[in-house]
Amino acid sequence: MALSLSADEEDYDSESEQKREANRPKPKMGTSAAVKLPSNRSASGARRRRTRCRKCEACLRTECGECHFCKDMKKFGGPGRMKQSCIMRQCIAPVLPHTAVCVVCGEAGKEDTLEEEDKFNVMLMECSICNEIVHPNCLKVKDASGVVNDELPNCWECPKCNYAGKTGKQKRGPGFKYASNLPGSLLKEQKAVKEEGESTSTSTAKRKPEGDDISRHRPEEREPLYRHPPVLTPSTLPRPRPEDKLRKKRKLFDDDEEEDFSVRKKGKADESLFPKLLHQIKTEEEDQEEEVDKEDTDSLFWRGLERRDRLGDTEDWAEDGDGKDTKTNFPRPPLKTPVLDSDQSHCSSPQAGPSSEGGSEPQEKGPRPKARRKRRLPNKELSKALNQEIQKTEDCLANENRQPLKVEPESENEEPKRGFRIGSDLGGERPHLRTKEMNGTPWELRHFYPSQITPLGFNRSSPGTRPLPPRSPPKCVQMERHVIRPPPISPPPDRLPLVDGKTHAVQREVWMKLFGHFTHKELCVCMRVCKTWNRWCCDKRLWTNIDLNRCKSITPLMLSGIIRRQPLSLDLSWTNISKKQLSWLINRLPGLRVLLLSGCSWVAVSALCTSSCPLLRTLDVQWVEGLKDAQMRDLLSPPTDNRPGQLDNRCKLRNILDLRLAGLDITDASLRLIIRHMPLLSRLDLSYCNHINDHSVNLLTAAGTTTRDSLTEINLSVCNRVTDHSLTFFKRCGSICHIDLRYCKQVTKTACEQFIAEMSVSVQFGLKEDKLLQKLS
DNA sequence: ATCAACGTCTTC
DNA sequence: GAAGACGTTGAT
Repeated sequence: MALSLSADEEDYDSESEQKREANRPKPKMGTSAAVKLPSNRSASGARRRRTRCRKCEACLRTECGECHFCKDMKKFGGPGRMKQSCIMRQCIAPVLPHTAVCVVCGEAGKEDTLEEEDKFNVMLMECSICNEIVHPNCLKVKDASGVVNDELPNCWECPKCNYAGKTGKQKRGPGFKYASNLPGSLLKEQKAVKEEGESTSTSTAKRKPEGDDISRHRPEEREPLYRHPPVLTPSTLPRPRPEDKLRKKRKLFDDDEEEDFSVRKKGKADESLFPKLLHQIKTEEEDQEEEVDKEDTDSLFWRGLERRDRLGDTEDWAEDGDGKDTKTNFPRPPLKTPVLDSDQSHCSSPQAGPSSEGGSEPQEKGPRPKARRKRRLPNKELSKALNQEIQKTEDCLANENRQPLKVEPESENEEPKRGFRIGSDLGGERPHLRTKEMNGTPWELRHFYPSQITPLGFNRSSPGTRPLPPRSPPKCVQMERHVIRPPPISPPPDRLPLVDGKTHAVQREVWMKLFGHFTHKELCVCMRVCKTWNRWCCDKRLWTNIDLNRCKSITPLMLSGIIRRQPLSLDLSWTNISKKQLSWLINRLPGLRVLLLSGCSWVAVSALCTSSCPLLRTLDVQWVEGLKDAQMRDLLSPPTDNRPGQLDNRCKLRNILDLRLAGLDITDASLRLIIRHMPLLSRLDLSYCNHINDHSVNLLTAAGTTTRDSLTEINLSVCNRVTDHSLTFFKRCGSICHIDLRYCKQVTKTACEQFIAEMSVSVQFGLKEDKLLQKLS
């Protein structure tokens, strides 16, 4: 068996073998490890374990004392067996150990001695494939391209490996402990991908066009490394190809991705921004180019974001910014061709996702500008692997069945704070989407449905016509192939570098204040201006609320975009996020306060059962298909896995203040759990819950319950089993301010008026609408 | 020497 | 596949 291992596997296995030899001189037989043979390690160096950077936000935190790993620690009374870092302290950017030296010259990194420009060649770089740590300058193989991986500091695929055609999937790069050990780790997918390595060759043949296409760029790949590209003109820019995605990958660590909405919006926002300043910093494009040139495979993420218009009116800013004449001056992001435009629409197409992007694009649209090849040149193998993945994605999606859905006319959405939903602009933008739908039902129709039937204050539809939740995409769509690390450590310059070597007079924080007034869409434009702005605009203070509502495909790159922005509020409603994705997200968003998952599948939402989200205050699981009493029990029950040292019997959602359960088939059994496990619950939405009745209200308001005093708002609209009697129960609630009984057939206006009259002794209530009782302040 | 915890292997 | 265990590395 071991003998049949591919060469690809040998590299990987050799790594583990080496480890095993060190750690386990006499490994037990019979395991998978036992059959792996030591292999040719000619290309592999000894791995150096990475260590925490001590500077990132995570490193600066104190141990939470509550997470799985903390509880294991002896200091927290645990057995100390797991020996893992606190989840809240998982280093974002693990660094090479201080003792690491260049295998060529034997010296340590010398980046501190030089200016930014030259740093790269004298800093230690660790190859994620062969693990060799070298100064790029010390390498003899200089005519091949190294691919810098920004996921990790000082990490690249060295020119030797890159030139040799090794692929990232062969590696099990160092410094990935964080992701690989966490629940929902996507790193492990690397293994999976690796194991599929054998098929690469076959898919290579299948993907000949791409291979050929890529080979056309080989000469470019041999260009000297690290050369800055010239500024590109939009017309020269091809649409993203698979290898662009891989280049994208290197962006994951610090310098953020930029969005591509400017393509769709054709300069609407970008024309409006800072023409004068841009003149000054335009020369930074050289530097920025490597950040900005890549076609944005995160576009899906940004497409979702761009819907959110915090200013609500970009034109206002445009006027202030003298934007009318900036068109020619603005260092516009690379505009994409119409073909690319359609590619973007893959956002919600079955081909969505980074793995699939470009998959529908069989050929290069002409030679890629040389400059764009620069220093992160993907190799053929990477492209092949990617294409293979793309193909799988497409295959998976092709097999996905869609169910027909009744379509109703649109009505306005309920939450005014929300911008226009993505659904509103789908039809025009993604004409091809419909043609891609299986079984005749356009995907978006199913997903528009919920918002279209929102007569009341929450997303709702009439009982019995529950919208079908989106299905999770096939696993292959969701597979991350890279590690995402939480907020970027981007020690940004205090001031903006200018062309003449000087810096701009305005300090960073002033810029930040300015950026704070921008919409996410505008921020995305700013990110394309220059590297510095790219960093600044990724500041999580600017992204406290990320709305991907109805963004159909949640792709790995979108996930990484979310993680890096560490939002406090995340709206994933009516998306097809998978359990694994959600779990992965939650585990990396320790500060998340608001999570909106309405219309998602229970399978996805069940990620909450196993993930810790200690600060979550608002949870929206309206219209989650399959979420019933049993599932609520799973959701609300304390962890059952109480091993020694893990004695937390508290509900994972114990801090919820606002719970939205509209449209669920839950009964009093769930309410009892809620009462028991959510002592702080203040707002409860039970609208469209057909099993909710007077007894339910009685439970919620019974003596001894926490909800009796904590509830301030309750929504029972369209709960047809609720009668006038419930109103008498609400009189017991000390804090109740808002009782929504609209469309409750068995609730009369007379009873509401009587309630108001009787309550007037202590609290003044009024009828805001028919059967909508509200405290008058 | 001690502590923290990385990265891999084992177990469930 | 996820979670747990643990030898060893890296920092102090």
